[in-house]
Amino acid sequence: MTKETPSSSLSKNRLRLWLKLLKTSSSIEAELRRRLRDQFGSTLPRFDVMSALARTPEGLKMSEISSLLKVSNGNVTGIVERLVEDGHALRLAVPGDRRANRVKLTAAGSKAFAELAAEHEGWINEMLGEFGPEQIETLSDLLEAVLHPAEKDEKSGSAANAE
Amino acid sequence: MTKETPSSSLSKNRLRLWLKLLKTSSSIEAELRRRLRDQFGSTLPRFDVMSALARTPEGLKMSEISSLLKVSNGNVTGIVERLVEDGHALRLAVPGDRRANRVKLTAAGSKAFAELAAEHEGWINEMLGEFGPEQIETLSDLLEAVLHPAEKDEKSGSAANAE
DNA sequence: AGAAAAAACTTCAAGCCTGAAATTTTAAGC
DNA sequence: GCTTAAAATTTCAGGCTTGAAGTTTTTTCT
Repeated sequence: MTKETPSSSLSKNRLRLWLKLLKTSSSIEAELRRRLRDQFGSTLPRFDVMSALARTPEGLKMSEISSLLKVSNGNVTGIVERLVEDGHALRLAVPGDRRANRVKLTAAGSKAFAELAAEHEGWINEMLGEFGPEQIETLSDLLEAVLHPAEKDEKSGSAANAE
Repeated sequence: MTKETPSSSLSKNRLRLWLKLLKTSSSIEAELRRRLRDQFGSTLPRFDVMSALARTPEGLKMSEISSLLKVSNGNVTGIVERLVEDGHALRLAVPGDRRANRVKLTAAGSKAFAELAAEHEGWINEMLGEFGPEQIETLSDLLEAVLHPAEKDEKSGSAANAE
């Protein structure tokens, strides 16, 4: 029955861990944004939407995009709007439901995305170039544990609240 | 002299790793934003600025805040503006330099931040509750390797481009 | 069928964020 | 001392993001 001790050094170390996780993720993200902007005049959100659309050639409804990407509906409206302006996407009527739209990449959009995606993968490989298969697995498993914590084991109190 | 093979499965796995890292970080961040908003009517950027100010009771110049937090000057202008409106911060003239401002937390701001910070640490501990000292260290070291890659060893090609 | 609820979107206000272009003030070079 | 460069900020346009509120269309339930 070891109660949590929020100000223990374990607690502080978890906080530091979170800060490092955030910093790592943010720095890669910033670099990706920079390159998308400088080399392609594009953005990460646009890339994400195009990526979702590229995986589904028949197109996606607005609401499908927002639930896949876990962003708000209103947000998708704006991003798709700009994608359409750029000629990278188009909206089709959904037969039998006049509320909905099916959004698809245009040929130009598909082509542009293919180039972007290839570069993107290269960038990531460059940034994570040090990581071999074992490290990838270890890191991936640890992140998975953060994302989906296993059931709390009430019995085995870790007894690790070293001050 | 093993050249990078961008489309190898190692490359794809690095890409998946990045996606998972991003997802993990984003989901924690989203949860923090939600709680800051719902429980305190505040935001992460405000919290970050207050956190920087709390560590420096004598105050910080605008440019010091932006370089500490790695955000643009213009961005800090707006955040501090709102902090001042809320009575959480105030701006002082810097003697001898009429260009600069020294930003400080008010007493109310310090008090508010102390409460926020305590809650914040508790939230992180809750979200990373599974992680013991060894896991924290392992994860931290791996993230450190992403953040600050060691010198590329030209000699020992990892030969790990398993397709 | 007619009313009410739900679904698919869009619009909007507010805040965050950036890079570029001012502004004001200080420091440097001649 | 004067001119120029540098520094500290602010302003601005453009884009992202959310949650709330509003619109239109479809479904559900009597």
